[in-house]
Amino acid sequence: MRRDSRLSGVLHVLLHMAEHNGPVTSEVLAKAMGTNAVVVRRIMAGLREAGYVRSEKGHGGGWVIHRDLEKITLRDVYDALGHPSLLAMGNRTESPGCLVEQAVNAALDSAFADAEALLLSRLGEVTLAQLSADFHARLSARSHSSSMEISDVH
Amino acid sequence: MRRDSRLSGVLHVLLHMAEHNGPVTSEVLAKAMGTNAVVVRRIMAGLREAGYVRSEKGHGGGWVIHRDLEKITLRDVYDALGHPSLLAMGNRTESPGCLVEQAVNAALDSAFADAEALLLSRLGEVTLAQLSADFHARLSARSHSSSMEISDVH
DNA sequence: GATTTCGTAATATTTGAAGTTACATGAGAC
DNA sequence: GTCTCATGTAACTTCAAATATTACGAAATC
Repeated sequence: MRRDSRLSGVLHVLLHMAEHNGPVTSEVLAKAMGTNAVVVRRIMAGLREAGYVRSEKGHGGGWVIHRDLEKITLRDVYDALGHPSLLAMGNRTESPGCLVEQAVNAALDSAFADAEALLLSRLGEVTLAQLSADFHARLSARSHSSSMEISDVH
Repeated sequence: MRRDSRLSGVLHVLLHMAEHNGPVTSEVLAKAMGTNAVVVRRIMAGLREAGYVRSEKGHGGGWVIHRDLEKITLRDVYDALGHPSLLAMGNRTESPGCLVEQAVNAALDSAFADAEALLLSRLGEVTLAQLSADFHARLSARSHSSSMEISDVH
């Protein structure tokens, strides 16, 4: 199974938008993510419906964050993506007649559910504002450090 | 991404083996799982290397559990499968130069790591013996219940 | 009206699990 | 010994879901 990186991607995009005054086009965001503009629009569609961002057409158009960064948690963003499945593993048969498989499913489901709950709760504790603050801390650390740093900010 | 059901599958197979005296062939196990014998051999290969099961060729051959069920946890089985990835989500870029993406990755990685750790710890707490006991409890509950039950034991 | 930018459908590509086929190897049965 | 049963594996196909691309329509600005 290829790993779903939409959450990672959309967060990246949102933080870039937060650094930018005024609308940012899908094309620009796609470049930052190293992907296609259509992919950006697709993953942003859910956020628009949820009211976290707005999109404007035509000249000078693009995407704008439409809510306070402190009011958006990673969990909100995840939900806006349509809460894709978190776990890569699952049961072979969902409602088995076989009692052996029922016992196996019960044990696994319980563990899976707890792990999912923990993950969602963790995501709910982090806001975009915190991510943005972390970014600025990294930026500051880099610019104040010696010239040992190689990689570039973009 | 298709969901990985190897853990579910191999546990199912192990419990069926536990109910059976003497070796069980891949063919029989495959029937119980509704799959192919080669698939069974493939997922069992890791368990054999780990010493949890043994396989015997020729007439009367097949698979046998080779360790006390109380000494095998679901985590052990998971490890024997080669610890496949647990989470369906991941970072878009693993070692990004972009500081924005680094901040995103740091937050997500932390949440992901905790969820994985919890899941592994849960799996480590459950032994095959417990699963087997649960199965027998279900079996007993069914046979003592009224004839409302429809689904079949196999 | 021309250009820019989003909106979205249709299609292709990619990745890894799962399923299948084929054949070699080893262990009993006879 | 050889026949049959069973595992061991490689090679190949199928399948599902994310991702990427192409194409074209709709709205907003110049």
